[in-house]
Amino acid sequence: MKRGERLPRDFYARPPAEVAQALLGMRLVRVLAGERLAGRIVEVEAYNGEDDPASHAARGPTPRSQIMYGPPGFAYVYFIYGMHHCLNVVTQDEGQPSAVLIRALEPVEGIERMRRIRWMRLIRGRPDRELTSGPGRLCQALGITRDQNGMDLCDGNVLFIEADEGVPAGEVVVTARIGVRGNEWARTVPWRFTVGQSPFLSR
DNA sequence: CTCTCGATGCGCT
DNA sequence: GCGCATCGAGAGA
Repeated sequence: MKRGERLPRDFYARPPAEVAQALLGMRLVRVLAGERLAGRIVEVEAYNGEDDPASHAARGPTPRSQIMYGPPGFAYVYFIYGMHHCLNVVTQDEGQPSAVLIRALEPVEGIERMRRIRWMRLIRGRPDRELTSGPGRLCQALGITRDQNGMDLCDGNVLFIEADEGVPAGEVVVTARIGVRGNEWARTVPWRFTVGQSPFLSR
């Protein structure tokens, strides 16, 4: 897998924690009105199957979680708190509902456009580190909404992930997931992976 | 910097 | 009707 090549479906056909860690350092690309908006993935979380109380698949298949039950390499975008979107990539084989939530990016391409999308209605003067440092923020910066739900990341020219320099294992920091409300296990399982030194992490 | 709180729409019981 | 894989404003230190 060379730099700039699109990640193949095989990449996603693994357990979500494994895919999550492997996604660090890869480049998420969104083509909006012909322009590439892209960032280096620096924070992700794994959500694994019906046994994970924090997963949207925890109570079996529903219209919303259906996409998680499908084949790997597809986008799962959901709407939350009445105003934000979150982007996931579906992992593992069909029938095994799991996904990786993209939580933060380091902006790389189309930064000026991201600033305009994020802050056209807000008071100016916010630092670039707030551009894509959070699941809702990055979706807004890249113009990702439910319109992108179900898109095939392995075949299409709107939303995809390219191979890039990975992250050395020594730079990866593993913690509990952020913002999950479930039981003790769900709140403490170490399924959040970050590039430790990055100033572009959430919270 | 830290903490608290309200916004706001929808998926699901 | 309840609760949510969040964000930004505002207050205080």
